[in-house]
Formats: sequence, structure tokens, C-alpha cells
Amino acid sequence: MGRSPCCEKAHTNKGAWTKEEDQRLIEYIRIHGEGCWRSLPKAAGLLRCGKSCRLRWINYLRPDLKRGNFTDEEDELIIKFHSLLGNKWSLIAGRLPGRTDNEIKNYWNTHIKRKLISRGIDPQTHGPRNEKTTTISKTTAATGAAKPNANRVTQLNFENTSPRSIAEINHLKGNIESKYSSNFYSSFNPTKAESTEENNGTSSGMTTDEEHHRHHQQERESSYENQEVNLDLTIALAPSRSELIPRSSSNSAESKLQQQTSYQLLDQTRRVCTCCQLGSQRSELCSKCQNSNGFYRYYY
DNA sequence: AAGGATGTCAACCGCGAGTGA
DNA sequence: GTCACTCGCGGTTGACATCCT
Repeated sequence: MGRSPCCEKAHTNKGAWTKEEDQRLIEYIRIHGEGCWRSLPKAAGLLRCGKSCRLRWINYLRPDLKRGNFTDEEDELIIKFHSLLGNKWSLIAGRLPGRTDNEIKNYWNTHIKRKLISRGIDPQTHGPRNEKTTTISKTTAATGAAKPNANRVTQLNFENTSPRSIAEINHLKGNIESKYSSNFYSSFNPTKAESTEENNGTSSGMTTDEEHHRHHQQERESSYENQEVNLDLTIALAPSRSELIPRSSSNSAESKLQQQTSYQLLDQTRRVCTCCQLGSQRSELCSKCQNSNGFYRYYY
């Protein structure tokens, strides 16, 4: 038995949205709020499937979207978050106010990948672009070999965490651990880098390429030291919506306001400035984060 | 100016996870 | 525990724009 289609395909429009369709969707959501995507098209008089409506709203019509080019600051944040989270575009988007996962994914594939490659950095591993070490590191990560400093860099807080959040944490943890067990870790640890070389049997008689990589690696090491990257990263996911606020069947503006207020209260008590945690060691929220909900924005 | 190559980005598709009956 | 339904995510596609020859 095949999977049932998400919607009636026969009488639905596909492709680019017209202004009229946009207007209908905006108007409907303005009055009724988001949610119930499956029934929305019919209720709003749109010949679209719910998925399509949701996507259009989230990626294009939402009023809080920041249109326009990415700033250098955003570039660097995306790179940092990607190095920690991998291709978790929605998580990354949740930490960049006004940006969508689709937008960031596209931007990554079209701009940042190239930017990193031109810097001699592998966009996937965030380590130096070196075929040999990449292969070896992947094997090491996959077999769960010793990760001397993995615990130092990852402190996970499982308090008030839903099963889904735990799964997410485990995924992130795996991501981070493999990152620090691989050549990413080795770029912070010359000893490990040397041992990798020994394993390759290339400890003597470096080629020009190897010299270049080593030089590049040293540059990266000193560059990270200069930036005082905070490796004592603590990751704690916020409780899920359902854990915080009883589900309300009502979609009224009042209940939405009530939810919003609850989130704001949570925000005040547990706000974490992620970009600062990841980078510079400052105790206060940076100007960027003051205008967003910081780390937990994803859940709002 | 033409048309092929390349880049960009909105939209689609398939899948997995959560949830309620 | 199972099933059906819904939502959301990540990868991919394709239309359009821009660049290059």
C-alpha cells in the first residue's frame, strides 16, 4: 500500500505563485493565524496544497523576513553554526533572525561553499581541504575511536527535554563529537595532527602540497587562538512547545497572544546568546542577539 | 546580437517524526 | 501497539537571470 498523497493533486496549482494567491494567503493568515495547513487552502479559497501554502508563507510571505543580501557577519555565523550543526538548516535559520532555512541552504550552496573552498577549507568537514586526512577522519569518527577532548567541548543538558529534543541533541552531539574527533579536532591539536601523519607514513619528506597544508593548518591554529573561540560550549535545547504551554485547540488571536507571552517569559529567564557562546567570550548579548530571541528562537 | 554556460532561488518531493484516536 | 494524519525538514529540480564567448 503506497503512501497517501498529502493533498488532492488533481485540482491544485503548481509552480510560481501569483500576486492574487499571495494576497489570499496573507489575508487568511492575518485573520486566522498560522497552522492547519491541510485545511487552509480550501478555507482560503486557494487551489494549492497545504504544503505549498506553508512553504510560501514561511519562505516568502512572513512579515518578519529580512530580505536582501547576507552580511559578512551573517556569513561567519552561518559557517560557525554549520561547523557545529551540519546541514541542519532549520536549526541554523532559527538562530539567524529573519532568515529562512531555504534561504540559508541556497546561500550555503551558492556562495559560502565556494568561499570556504577558496579559503582552502572543506565545506563539509570545516577542516583543511586534504583528501587523506578527510578519509581517515571519517573512518575514525565512524568507528567511534578515542576522542580525547570530545567531553571537554561538549556539555549537554538534558533537563526538561522532550524525546524529540533528546534525539536532536544526540544527533548534534554525534555531529560535534565526530567533528572534534576528526581533522577539525586535529587543527586545534598539533599532537593529533602529527600522529595522523605518522599513521599515513608520511612523517618525513613532506611534499610541497603537504608543506602548504601544514602551513595553512598552523595559520588556522593561531587564528583560532587569536579569536579565543570558546570551546567550552554548552548546548541545551529549550523544552518543546507542548511541554511549556498546554495545547490550545483555539486558534484565536487571544490564545496566540497568551502563547507569545509565555514564550517571552521563558525567553527572559533562559535566554542564551549563541553567537557569543560560539565566538567571542562576552557575558552580555551582542546587539544582534538583543533583537532576536537568541538560541531558542527556533522553537517560537 | 545570439545562444550556450553558469548562477540564483522559489518551489517541489519524499521521508521521518510527532500526535491523537 | 497500531494506524492515519499532519507537519516540518533536507535534498533536488527547474525557471529565470546574468554572464561569457
